[in-house]
Amino acid sequence: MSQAAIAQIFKALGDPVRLQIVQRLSNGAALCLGELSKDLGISRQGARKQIQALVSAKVVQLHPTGREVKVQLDAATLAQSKAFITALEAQWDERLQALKQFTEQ
Amino acid sequence: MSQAAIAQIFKALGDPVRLQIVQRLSNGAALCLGELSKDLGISRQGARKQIQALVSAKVVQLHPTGREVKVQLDAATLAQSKAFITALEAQWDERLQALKQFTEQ
DNA sequence: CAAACATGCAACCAAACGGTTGCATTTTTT
DNA sequence: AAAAAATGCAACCGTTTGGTTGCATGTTTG
Repeated sequence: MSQAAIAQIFKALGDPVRLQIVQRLSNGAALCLGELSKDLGISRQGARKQIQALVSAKVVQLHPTGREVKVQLDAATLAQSKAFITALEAQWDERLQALKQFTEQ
Repeated sequence: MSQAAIAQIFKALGDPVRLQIVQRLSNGAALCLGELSKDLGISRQGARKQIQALVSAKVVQLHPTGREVKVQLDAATLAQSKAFITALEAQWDERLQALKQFTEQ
């Protein structure tokens, strides 16, 4: 996992509209583009652009079926972003631990 | 934790330069602005802007001491972003579980 | 076949972003 | 007191972003 790829995932999650889309997808079944575009306060094409950003970051996958396109969360990508933060925290804790040992000497 | 605040955290992490800064801070002790600005491939003032973005998102805290300013990771904010992803995954898994039960009937 | 539906494509626009340069200010060091 | 170090502030600039509108295309449904 390159630094750039991780950054792209976070960037994709770093917008209220896209975050709402992701949350809605985690709540229930895979939704098609039209359904997902509702209640976001922006136009269908506007929503489509945001969804495309999620696709580019692989946060979400598209599955065209007939005249509609289903949108599905990519659990693996979410897991990677979580793993990144976990790794940061691990280094952080390690350092705090070392600092504690040093001050206790 | 508002949706907007979470989005701001992810947005702050969604840039290669800022991600590198965060990583460097997790590796070792708190660094001052000047040190942090080195080896990023951009000017000091450019780096300063990126650090300010991290401050606004509360990913990082500033501690002025004399003529220099120390930069420190905010572990609590990182924990919140991780918690958000964990919650997403939980809902996701719950749904998969429900789906499995349904198909097994 | 015609109407309705779900989507795609492209041009356009204001605002935000990522970066620069130049200069002023405060704190150390010598 | 003078030089050096660390930072702040502000203007500027090209590119990206987040959104719009208008219209074309493929797919169901009646």
